[in-house]
Amino acid sequence: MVKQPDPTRRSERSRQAVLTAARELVSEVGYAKLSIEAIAARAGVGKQTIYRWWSSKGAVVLDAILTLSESGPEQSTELPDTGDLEADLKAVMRATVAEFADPAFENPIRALNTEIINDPALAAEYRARLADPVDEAKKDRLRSAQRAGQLDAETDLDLALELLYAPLYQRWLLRSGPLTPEYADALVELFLKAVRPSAGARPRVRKR
Amino acid sequence: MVKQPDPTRRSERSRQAVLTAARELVSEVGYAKLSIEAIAARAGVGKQTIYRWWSSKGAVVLDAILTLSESGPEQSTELPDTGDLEADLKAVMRATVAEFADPAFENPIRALNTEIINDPALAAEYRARLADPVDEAKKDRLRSAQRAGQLDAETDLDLALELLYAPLYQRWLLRSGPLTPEYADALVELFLKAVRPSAGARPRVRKR
Amino acid sequence: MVKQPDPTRRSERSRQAVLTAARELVSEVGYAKLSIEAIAARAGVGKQTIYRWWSSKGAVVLDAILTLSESGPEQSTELPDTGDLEADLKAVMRATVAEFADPAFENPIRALNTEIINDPALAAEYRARLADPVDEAKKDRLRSAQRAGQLDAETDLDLALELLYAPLYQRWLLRSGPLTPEYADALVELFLKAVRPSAGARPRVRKR
Amino acid sequence: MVKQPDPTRRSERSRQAVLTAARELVSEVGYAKLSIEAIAARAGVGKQTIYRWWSSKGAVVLDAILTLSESGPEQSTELPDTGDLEADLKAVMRATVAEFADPAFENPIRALNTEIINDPALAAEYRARLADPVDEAKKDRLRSAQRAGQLDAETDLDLALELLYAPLYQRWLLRSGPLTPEYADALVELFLKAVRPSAGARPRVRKR
DNA sequence: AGCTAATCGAGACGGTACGTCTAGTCTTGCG
DNA sequence: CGCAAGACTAGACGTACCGTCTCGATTAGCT
Repeated sequence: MVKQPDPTRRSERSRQAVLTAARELVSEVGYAKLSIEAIAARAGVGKQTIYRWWSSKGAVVLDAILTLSESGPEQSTELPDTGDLEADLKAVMRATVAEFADPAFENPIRALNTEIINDPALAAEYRARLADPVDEAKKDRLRSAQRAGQLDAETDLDLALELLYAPLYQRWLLRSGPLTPEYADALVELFLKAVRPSAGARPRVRKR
Repeated sequence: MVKQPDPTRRSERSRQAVLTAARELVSEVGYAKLSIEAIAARAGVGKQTIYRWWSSKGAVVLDAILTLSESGPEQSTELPDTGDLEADLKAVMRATVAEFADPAFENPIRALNTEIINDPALAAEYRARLADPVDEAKKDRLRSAQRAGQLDAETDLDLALELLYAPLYQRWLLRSGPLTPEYADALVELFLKAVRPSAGARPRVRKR
Repeated sequence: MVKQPDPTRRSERSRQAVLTAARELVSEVGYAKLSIEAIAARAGVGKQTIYRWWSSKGAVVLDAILTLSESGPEQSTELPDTGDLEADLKAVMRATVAEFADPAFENPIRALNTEIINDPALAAEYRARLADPVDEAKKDRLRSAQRAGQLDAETDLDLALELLYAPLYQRWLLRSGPLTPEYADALVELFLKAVRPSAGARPRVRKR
Repeated sequence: MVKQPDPTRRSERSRQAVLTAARELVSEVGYAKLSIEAIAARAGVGKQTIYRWWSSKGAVVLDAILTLSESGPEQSTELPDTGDLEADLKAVMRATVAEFADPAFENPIRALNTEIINDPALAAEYRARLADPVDEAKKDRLRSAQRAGQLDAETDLDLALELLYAPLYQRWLLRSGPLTPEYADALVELFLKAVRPSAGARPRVRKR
C-alpha cells in the first residue's frame, strides 16, 4: 500500500506559492518548456512537495489556472439578460473574441487545452471545476430565452451551446481563421436561425 | 551562414523509415512520451538524419501523419452528393463519429492537435497540406446545395463548415460529451435550420 | 543559546530500539547504504529523536556497535596467561583470524572503521570506549611476559602491540592478503624475535 | 544485453577534466561531501559521461589519485640502497611520517582508504595499480639486504613488509597515536630485530 | 491529582544529490 | 557528402534522504 500524505498538515503557503509560480511560468515560457524543477525553484519549494500533492505537471497547471478562475472576481458567471437575446449574445461573443486576443490569456489557455486533450482525468476535473459551471450559466440565459419565446423550447441546450461556442473556440485554438467582432456577430446570427422557435410553436406563457 | 543539406542526396529509405517509426510510436506510446531518440532507434537511423531534415519532433509527427493521409487511398476527398443534402450530411457526420471511435485514430490525431495548438508554423502546414483540401471538398458539396436551393446563397461557407464540424470535433477533442449517431443527426438538423434559405429568397436557377 | 535535551527524560525504550535497528541495518545493507530515515522507520521512532540524542549517523553506528560490545559477554577482556607467551599469543591471534572470517562481523567493523578514518571525534570515542580497554588487557599480558623475562623490559608496549596487531588488521581491512592460522603463527614468531630480551639483559626476578 | 561504450571514441579531454576536478574537490571538501554532480560541473562535463566510464564515485576518485601517482615524477619507486639497511629504512620511514603530516595528502588518502575498505573491487584495482608496484620496490630493497646478510634469508617478505609498515600506517589512519621521527626510528629498530639473520646462519656469498 | 513542560511518533517541509533519460550537437568511419 | 552510430554537454526527470520544523499524544516530575 502506498503511503498517502495527510492533507490536514498541508502547507497553504507552499500550495499558493506553487500555483502562483506555475501561473507565472506558463505565461512566460509556455507550457512545453515548463518544468517542475523551475516551478519548485520559483516557488521556493522542494520538488517533493509538488510531487506529494499533484500527480503531474498538467495537474499543477490545471490547478493553477482553475484556482485563479475560482477565486477570481466573484465569478462573472452570469450572462447579461436584457431581454434582447441577439444583442446579449453578440455582446458576450464579442467579449470572448476580445479575451482570446489578449496575449496574457494565450499561453495558459493553450496549456490547459494541451493537457485536457491528452489526459482524460484532467479533462474531467476541468469540466467539473470550470467548464460545467460556466456552461450552466450560459444555459440559464438560453432557458430564459426559451421562456421568452426567443428560442425553440425543444432544443437540446448542450448541443446549442456547442453550436454557438465551438466554432469560435476552434478557430482560435487551431488558428484556422481570423477572430473579429464581425465574425462573432455572424456566428450569433447563424446560431439564432438554428434555434429560432419553429413556425407553429407558441411562446410558453405561464398560466395565471 | 548555416549549411543547408542538399535534398537531392537525401535517402528516401531513411525518410520512409523515420516516418513509419514515428507513426508506429505515436500509436503505441502517445505523443507526450514520444522521443526523437526512440524514432531514430526504431528506424535504424542516426539522430542527425532526423535533425537534418525536420525542424522539430512536431514536424516529424505532422509529416508522418500527413504523408499517410496523402499517400492514402487516393483520398476519399469528395463528399457524396445524392441531391438530398440532409441525408448526405448525416451519412458523412455519422461516418466521422465512427472514425473518431476507432482507437487507432485516437493517438495520432490527438498528437496532431497537440502540435498544432502550440506551434503556429505547424498549424499552417497542417492547414495547407490536409485541412484546406478537405475543407474545399466539403465546401464543394455545400456549393452544390446552394445551387440546388437547399442552402442560403449568402451564407459564408467557412463559417457554415465550422458550425457543422466544430461542435463534433470539440466534443471529441475535449471529451465534453458522448459521440453518437443520434448526436450527428441532431447536429445536422440544427445546422440545416441555420443555413436554410431565407423566406423571401429564391433558389438560384441557372439560366439556360 | 541552543536548547539542550534533558537526559533524565530520555526514553530508554527508544534508545534501545534505535541502537538495535542500527545494528541490524548495518549488517544487512552495509554502512554506505545506511540511512537515518531507515533506522528511524525500523525502530518505530521519530527522526527527531535520533537527531536529538546523536550528532551524526556515525555516532549512532558507533554507539550501536560499542553498546553491543560493552554489554556483551562480560568482556573476554583478559588474555590467556599459561606462562607460555608464544602459545598464548598464537591462540589469541588465531582466534582473531577466525573472528575476522565471520561475515557477521564484517559489515559492522568495516562500518566502524569507515567512520573512524574520517571523523577524529568518533575515533577518540572509539578509542576511549573500546580500543583502550582492550589494549590495556593486551598490555597486561605483555607486562606479565616482561616479568617472566620472555619480553624485553625496555620495549615500548604500545609499539609492540602495533607490531603484533597492525599487520593482521591491515591485511583484513585492505584485503591485501589471505588471513590464515599459519599467517597468525608466522606473525607471532616474527614479533617474538623483535621483542625478545636483549642478549646481555637479565630476566627481572622479584627479590624475596 | 547491456550496451557497452566504445573506448576508442572516448574523449581524452573529458577524461582528464573529470580526474582533475575529482582530485581538486577531494582535497577541498573531503570524500564524504564529494558529489558526482560537483565533479561534472567543475569539469564542464555531462554527468552521463562520468557514469559512462566509471562505475561509482569511488572508482572516479581511485582513478584520479592513481593516475596522478602513475603519471607522477617518473616514480620515486626505487628505495635508497647505501648498504646500510638501518639508515636507509629510517630515512624512508621518517619520510613517510613527514608525508603523512602533509595536509594535502590527508584528504585524498583517507578517501582512498574509505573506498578500499568497503569495495573489494576497488581494493583489487588499488593493489594492482599502486600498492603492488610500490611493495615490489620495497621488497627489492629487502632482497638486497638479504644478499648482504643483513636480513634473514628465510623471512617471508610480504609479512616483513607488513611488520614494518602496518604499524605506522594504522597509527596514522586510525589516529591511534602520535607520528614522530622517533617513532619511525623505534619501529625500524624493532623491525630489524625481528628480521635479523638467525644466529647460526651465514650470509649468502655467491660462489665463484 | 492535576499541571505543565519536555519527549515522543509521525511526517511535511526546503533542499541536495542521485542515477536515468532525452535534447540537440559533434565526431568518426563506411559507402 | 550523406549516412549509422554513438559520445558529447546540458539539464529535467522522479526518488531518496538530509536535517529542521510543526503537530497532537504521551509521560514525567513538581505543586
